Amino acid sequence: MAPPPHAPARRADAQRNIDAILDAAVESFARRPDTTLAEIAKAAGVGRVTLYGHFASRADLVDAAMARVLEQGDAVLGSLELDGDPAEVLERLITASWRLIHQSRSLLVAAQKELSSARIRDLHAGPAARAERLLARGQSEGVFRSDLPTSWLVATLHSVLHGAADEINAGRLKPEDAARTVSLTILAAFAAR
Amino acid sequence: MAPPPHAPARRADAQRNIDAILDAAVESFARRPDTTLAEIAKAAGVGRVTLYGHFASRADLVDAAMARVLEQGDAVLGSLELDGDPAEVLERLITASWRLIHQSRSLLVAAQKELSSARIRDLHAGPAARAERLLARGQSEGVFRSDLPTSWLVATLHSVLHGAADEINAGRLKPEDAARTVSLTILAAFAAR
DNA sequence: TTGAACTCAAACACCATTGTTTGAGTTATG
DNA sequence: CATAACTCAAACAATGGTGTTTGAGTTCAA
Repeated sequence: MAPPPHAPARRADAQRNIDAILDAAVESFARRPDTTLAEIAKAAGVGRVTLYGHFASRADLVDAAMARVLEQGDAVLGSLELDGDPAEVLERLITASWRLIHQSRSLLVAAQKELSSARIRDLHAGPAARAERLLARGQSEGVFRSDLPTSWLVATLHSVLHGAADEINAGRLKPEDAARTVSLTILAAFAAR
Repeated sequence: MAPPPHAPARRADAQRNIDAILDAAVESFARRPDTTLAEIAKAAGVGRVTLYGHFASRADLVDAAMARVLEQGDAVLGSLELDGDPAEVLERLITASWRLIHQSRSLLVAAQKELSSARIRDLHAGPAARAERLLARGQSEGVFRSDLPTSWLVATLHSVLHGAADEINAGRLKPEDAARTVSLTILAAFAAR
């Protein structure tokens, strides 16, 4: 939602509403992937017409919400120190990113319905590349196993993180145990023999 | 779809159509969790009205399709020899059940939208109990790690199997490699230190 | 062979959601 | 303060799916 260069400046109240809508969208989608735009507008304290004034369609809004979440996520991951023992770094990466995934996995479901898979891949490019780089380095340093492709390790990390979110929703896993549990599982699965 | 006791016998053509509808439903949902009933009827070579004649609502059909798939799955799992080294048994269980999961994971998505989570849990009870028993035995025999709850191991197995299906869909994993890849990952993750 | 069970296409009512229009009111900004 | 930007409720059209009814035809089963 950065203003395009040389565009007429947006008014402050409009920008505030756009932010409120995006916040509400992220929160509403987190609860239910098939939320209606009416609900989002209401949650944002804004009329439905105003929402359509800023986002031309449902897909547009999903795209913008997704972009915002992934942008924030990438910022969090970017603040991590990626040098040092890959196993330790991975543990920190899991801890840092797990809550992010927990909060936005329903948004991903909505995105899968509304956006092309190419678009979703593009939106994920930043965070995915960070994880992939770390795992590949761990493999080349002999810390992580090399009998499985790096892409599979990325996928496994992804799956287990999402699985942890499901377990919390099912009441079988305490949120404060999640990062530790995932780490114990993933580190054992990835360790070189 | 077993005829209730003392009900007037169902005619053979009706039973054939019911089977065709269920087959088509399983197959259609596998492609798209939000398939329409019209598509399913068409795929079954049957009129939409006929479908409604046998299944009162969309939820009814999803429930029946889900029950059929899980019943078949439970039968497959039931034919496995569950005694012996837990690690070897787990490997066989993964191989036996993975294609099943691959084929019906979109159906599960449909079920999550249409059925209560309690109902879904009940439908899964059979297969889930088999996996849980095996994992618990492995833990008590010291073959599998005991620093994580059995329910988490079940969840992890579930997540990774579904992740493999996603990887195949994304073209990054060859179907014939799936069972082996999942086994290598899971056995490392579950092994006692 | 006869009646009940079953099938079907067509047409229907229904409902929720998306996206648009209008026209009057409000608020930021120069 | 004047103007353009913005907001809003209400009402609208369009869409697409669900579930029902009808009435005529077909197929099973005794």
